[in-house]
Amino acid sequence: MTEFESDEDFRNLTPEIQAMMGVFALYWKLNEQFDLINTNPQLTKLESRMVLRLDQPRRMGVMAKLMMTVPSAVTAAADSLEARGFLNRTRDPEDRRAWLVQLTEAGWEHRRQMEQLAGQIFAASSGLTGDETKAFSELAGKIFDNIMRTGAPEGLKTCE
Amino acid sequence: MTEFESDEDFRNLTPEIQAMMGVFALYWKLNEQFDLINTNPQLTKLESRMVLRLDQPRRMGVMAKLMMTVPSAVTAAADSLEARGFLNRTRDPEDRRAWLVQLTEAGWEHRRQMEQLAGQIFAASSGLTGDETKAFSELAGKIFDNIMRTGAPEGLKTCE
DNA sequence: ATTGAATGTTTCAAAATCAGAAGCAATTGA
DNA sequence: TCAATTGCTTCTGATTTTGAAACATTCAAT
Repeated sequence: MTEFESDEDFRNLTPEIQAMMGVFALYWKLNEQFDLINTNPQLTKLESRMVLRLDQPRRMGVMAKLMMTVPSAVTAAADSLEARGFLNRTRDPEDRRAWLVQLTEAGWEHRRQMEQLAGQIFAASSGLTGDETKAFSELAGKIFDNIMRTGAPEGLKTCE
Repeated sequence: MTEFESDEDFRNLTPEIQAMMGVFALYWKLNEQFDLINTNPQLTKLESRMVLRLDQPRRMGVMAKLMMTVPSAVTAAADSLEARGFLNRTRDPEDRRAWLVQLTEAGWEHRRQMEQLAGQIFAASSGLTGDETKAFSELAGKIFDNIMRTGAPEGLKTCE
């Protein structure tokens, strides 16, 4: 038992708040770990997540939605990754207003490394067993889908 | 089905990355929702989390550890909450270098409201059923404990 | 008691991040 | 061909976060 009084500490909190605390903690831990492995090509958190998200070519606007951020932030991240030679932009032939962004070979190489490390990072950060990880990722997948479906500031109307 | 191609979209990703994506998405969604309900006393995200964490008096340093941030950030948050009359500081009798921070009655009242809303926010954001929420929060609790136990930039040494 | 090192917190200023408004280019529909 | 819309970018100001130095208290060793 460390300096941190872990167990009785959590008991006062409702399940939902426990879940939130866990999510907050894991969020920071994952970001921290990604920062550690990204010392070589020094990527920001957003850029790292963008690389992970580029398992296929995507439009800038779709990226913004997936990453839950503003288009201008995606522009900045893409600029930086493009300057490093990790991705390139081409006009979307279906709608030439839109940019289609995709990884270069160097980008793929980096993504493969990240993907491989991601498993280890998650395991180390979460401390879950294989089965627990599987259960957790299924629930996380549901949550992700729900958030993408319900979108931005909606969804709390039921609380008024 | 909305504009977002949710299902086949997720299948390319490993379970761990799926889990991460879910965590990232939930993190933002929760923050966003907390911002929405905190329009009245305009609290920052950190201040909101601090209120939730103050189910009992705690030292500043412990707060920093629990909230995974730097002591100076906790100082700022506590200053703001103190100015609003939500908490007060007293010297810790066990070690008079340390401040013991705790909610005032007004702080408790606000915390009760937040706690009540948190359940609704989590349900709306996650879209999980009651059972799923319970399972998720148990796993999240384990993760939180693990992160507190393993601490900051350790834990990835196994990857080198 | 007194000194020096360590610890808990605060202050302050620099740095990173983020959001939003305005602008540009391509598309759509009349 | 014109106005309205959409997708992205630029730019700027605001908010957040971070880190180094400072300050007060404690602790350990004399």
